[in-house]
Amino acid sequence: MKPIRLPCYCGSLRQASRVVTQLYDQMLKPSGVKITQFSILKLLAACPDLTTGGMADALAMDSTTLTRTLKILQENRWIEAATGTDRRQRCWRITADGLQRLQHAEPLWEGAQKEFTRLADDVDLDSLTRSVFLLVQKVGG
Amino acid sequence: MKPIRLPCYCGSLRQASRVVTQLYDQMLKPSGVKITQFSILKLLAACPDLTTGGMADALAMDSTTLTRTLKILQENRWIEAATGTDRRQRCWRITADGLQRLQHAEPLWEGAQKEFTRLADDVDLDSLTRSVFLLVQKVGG
DNA sequence: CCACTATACATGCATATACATATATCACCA
DNA sequence: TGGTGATATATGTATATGCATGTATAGTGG
Repeated sequence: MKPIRLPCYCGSLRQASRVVTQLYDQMLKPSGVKITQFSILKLLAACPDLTTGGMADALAMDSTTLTRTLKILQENRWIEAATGTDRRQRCWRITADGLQRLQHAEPLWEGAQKEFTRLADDVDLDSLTRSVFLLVQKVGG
Repeated sequence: MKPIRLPCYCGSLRQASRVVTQLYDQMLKPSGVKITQFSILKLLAACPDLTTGGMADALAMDSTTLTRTLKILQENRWIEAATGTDRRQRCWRITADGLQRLQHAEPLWEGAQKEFTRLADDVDLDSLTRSVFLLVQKVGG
């Protein structure tokens, strides 16, 4: 049987999120990072010393979800935490190991982006990403 | 900080999936069903005797994921399984309890749909859902 | 009927998700 | 300065997700 088009906006987005995540995770597999972890590493490489809450806002993730994922990355020694002036905060940085891992994953991610655009060649991706980001801004928070 | 627009198609979809799921789950909360469970109950109410694999295809879910969720619904006595002529298959039906639960959730889901369209009033939702379903068809499988 | 392969579902493991709640720290004010 | 409410993060619990693998049954060629 084929996938059905659900009337539910949420269900439709979840369907798409699942199949697209599977594509990306499969293509990232040789690097040993999953797409969620890749997003975090990439963000930290660009913005060092982001806090847990800052990252949660940027990625539209619940901070309790992010806490668990950061713990995994920390155990892998891909990121490390420092305490800021506000001692409640944890300021995160990517480590040398994490950067190496990210650099290994980067071309695989680009391959996934390319494969995604190939598979979705009859979709207006500019319009789609604009709409999707609007949803994140308007529905989130 | 505000959410950032990610260059990653997958990350963007996951951001949207998260915030929209939170909206729907919050509005469904009085019914005691989550949006994933709601989708399954609604599908089974419309299509009795669907198998695990048939549902997985329809919902674009991995069948091993679906197995766990079906188990929860079965333990709640909202659905029940029968064995078909092919004794490997499990044919699922919604129970009277499940139907009642679904009917309780239905108006809450409609409220979530309405609230979603209100929040996303400057998004072309027809175009968005068309694109999103195309992704499910083209990227999935 | 008997291997052999394919299919349907389940299980082990790891990660992702978030609500309710707990804890530590900060900011402010009396 | 000490109390009080707010904020940043962590933890308990439950569900969601999917890959690798296992098990039972079906189908097929001899």
